Amino acid sequence: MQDNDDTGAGDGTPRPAGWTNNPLILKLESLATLSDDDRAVLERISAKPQLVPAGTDLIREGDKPDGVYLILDGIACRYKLRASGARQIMAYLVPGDYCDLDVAMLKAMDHAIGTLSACQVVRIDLDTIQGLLRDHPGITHALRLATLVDEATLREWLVNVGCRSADERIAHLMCELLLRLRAVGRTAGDGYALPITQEDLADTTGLTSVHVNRMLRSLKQRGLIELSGRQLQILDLDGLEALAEFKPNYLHLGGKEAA
Amino acid sequence: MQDNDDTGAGDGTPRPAGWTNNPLILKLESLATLSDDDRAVLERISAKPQLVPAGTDLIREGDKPDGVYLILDGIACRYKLRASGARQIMAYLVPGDYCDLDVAMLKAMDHAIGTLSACQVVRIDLDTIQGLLRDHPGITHALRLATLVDEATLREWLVNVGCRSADERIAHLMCELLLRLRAVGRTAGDGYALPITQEDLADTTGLTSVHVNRMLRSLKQRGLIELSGRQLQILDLDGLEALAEFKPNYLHLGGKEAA
DNA sequence: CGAACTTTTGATATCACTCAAGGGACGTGG
DNA sequence: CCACGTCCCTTGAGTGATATCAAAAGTTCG
Repeated sequence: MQDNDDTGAGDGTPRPAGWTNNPLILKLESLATLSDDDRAVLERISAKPQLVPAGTDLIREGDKPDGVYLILDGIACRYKLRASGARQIMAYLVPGDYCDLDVAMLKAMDHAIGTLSACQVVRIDLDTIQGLLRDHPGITHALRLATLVDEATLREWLVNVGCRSADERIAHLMCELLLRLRAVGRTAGDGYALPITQEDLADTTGLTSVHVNRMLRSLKQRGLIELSGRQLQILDLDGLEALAEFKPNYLHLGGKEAA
Repeated sequence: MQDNDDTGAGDGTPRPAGWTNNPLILKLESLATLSDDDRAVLERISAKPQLVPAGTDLIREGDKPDGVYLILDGIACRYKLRASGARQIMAYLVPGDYCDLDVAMLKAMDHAIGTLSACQVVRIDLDTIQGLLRDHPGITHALRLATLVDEATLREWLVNVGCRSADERIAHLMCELLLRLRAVGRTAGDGYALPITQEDLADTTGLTSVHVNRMLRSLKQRGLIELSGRQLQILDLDGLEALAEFKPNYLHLGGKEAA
């Protein structure tokens, strides 16, 4: 979908040995160390993704979860709907993210998972997962770490909605996504594709889409960002981070914050 | 601290065999089945609690976690502070709750844990935890389930702050606590001790303490609750649940919602 | 019985919401 | 290629929910 600036491979440039564009591998390697075998297994799992259009539910509230969905491209989300129709988005699933390794322990989903943009998705069935966890301790460890980071991210989102102002919330989200997407090689400098609507952003931050629109304009006017055609460019990362009071410690990135 | 109406044991009444007041055991049994041996181990672990005064940090942000704290009485919380001093409370730890089984996998805490009221707390060191997880699959399974419920609760809190009005947020929290405390035998009918300040409530719900105060008055005036001396009595549970649009599915209580 | 903390209340300010309408951008079908 | 529908973005005006500021009254506890 866009260039991966972290591996520095432009068109025609030969890839270093062991290079991968697989976001799951990149993500897990930002948290832990994988063996060649681990990597091979993960490559095999994500071999045949399926293209899912925007606005599709992968799992609905009340469903019995019967597998894990791994996002390879695009953005999906966890969300809940209120009776009024109000939607709260509780997490973004970006490339390399997956849903609910062991939610199969529970009888029914208490929330839904759906795509915000068109996504490349792999469905991994329970047996495969359990085999993976049984035979690959390195992967298991990395997946557990990733789950802890997901939880920490959820906590940070609560802080975001609970005690930041509208512009700070949006700025914080943008800073977080930059690091998360950079870890999986989906950034270009300080920019990335943000293939979601302002209404999605509103339901994420607990604002209205009208107010999100005004805050985006304000962020642009202050020279912090550029945003058009669903492509975000952060013009002043320091400024944006300062505004959002962004502290990336909760992402627990293992020292791969280069670039 | 107060009577346990679920086991129906008044003063002087003989307890049924196998009766326990241990909140961890009660909590885990609301999610899964434990063996006699499991129960005995858990009783032993929580044998010598320590009394911690209100407003004490158990773990601070930045600390390397080196053990697990189990709450046996009182209310503690996870929280983060902003530079401005604003505090966001991200979870309540009520009796039977513990912090971060496997957060020891991470290098540093990204948030703090502190007491809101005086608490009875047990600190369990890493070795003990690991032994427990190794030798007691039943407990391990129950603890994993409990972790999933913690996560689901966190998501529901995000919904609460993200898209409910002030009175709804408070009502929802009260409904949730009723079920959580009932599961560990800390309720009396539709009432329970709520030993926290209105400011704590404000930092939990993303409101100011002044506004929390007004909303509490409103809930009282509508005949939904009574609250004084840090004792909450829900007068109209159906009404409160309707106001909050409370759906307890996220707590994944295994059919123990009796009373 | 005084000090610190908490709750309560009033007056005012403001941030974000609501309602409403116009203006792209994009795709589809004639 | 144009016409049209749909979805999304943008902007304005007015409203409302919640915050802020300030002070008094109650509570707890040494």
